[in-house]
Amino acid sequence: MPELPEVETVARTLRPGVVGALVERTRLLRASSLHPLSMPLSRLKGRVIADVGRRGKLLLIRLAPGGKGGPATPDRMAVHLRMTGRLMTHPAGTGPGTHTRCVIFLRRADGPALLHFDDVRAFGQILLGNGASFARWDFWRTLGPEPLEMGPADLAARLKGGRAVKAALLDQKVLAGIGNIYADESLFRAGIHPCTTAESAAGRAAVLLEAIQAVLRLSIAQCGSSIRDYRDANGDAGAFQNSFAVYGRAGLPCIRCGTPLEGMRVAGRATVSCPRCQRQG
DNA sequence: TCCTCCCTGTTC
DNA sequence: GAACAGGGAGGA
Repeated sequence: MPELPEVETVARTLRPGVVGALVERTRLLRASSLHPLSMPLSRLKGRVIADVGRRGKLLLIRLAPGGKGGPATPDRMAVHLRMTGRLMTHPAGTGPGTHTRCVIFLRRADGPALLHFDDVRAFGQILLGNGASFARWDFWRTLGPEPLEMGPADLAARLKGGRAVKAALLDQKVLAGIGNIYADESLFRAGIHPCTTAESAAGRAAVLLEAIQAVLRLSIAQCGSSIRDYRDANGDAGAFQNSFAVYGRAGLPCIRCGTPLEGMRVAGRATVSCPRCQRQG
């Protein structure tokens, strides 16, 4: 499930194959894979891809200046991979797979190529737009800061209320890019129980942010985690799943103290923590 | 602040 | 053939 490290890896691996490429045409195979606020995908035609970046869990494809200009002209495309989305380039002539939702036909210096957006569970979405249209997108407008670029005082100020700290970490308005895996892994590393209230975890914001950043950096260095679906733009799996301390390890011994890890449900998500190493309150 | 829904493949 | 995985929207 692509969270920040996985999307970062996709951006890095996608870049060499698409930057500088001209979009010759597009084909949308599933209408619901286009976000309701999106411009028609056909407006990509004739545009050149300038760069590939990331904001939180969103992959951002930036377009070089061009087109007619004006409010109907896109300058960026956001892709939310959600659980099972994949972006991969393929040789020209490669047919769409069962779960291909969108095909972008590219013209590169070395000839034609395809960019496929595949998504088994069809939760992922593409949003083509520009600065003005993104400003009308609530999710974009309210997206919290990048965890690798924020400071502990900012995190402390954002941890408010009596909800579980894990719920706060999953809230993209608090900080952008953390999902179920990295929430659990960060809380274990920080020694904070997931059910601790956000306001009381605010007192340990420095430790928590350090844990979040360490976990994200370690995962990025290993090209993310592959549970089952995730692959980068080259089709390669990540390796960080081999370093999980708690995620998916309910009932197994804690790597630090040997106590069986506890599985529970927090914020509607499967949650694993160590009852001994992670203190509540 | 919490729950349900969306969606489909995998696992029990 | 049901339970489960889960991010975010929307409703209770």
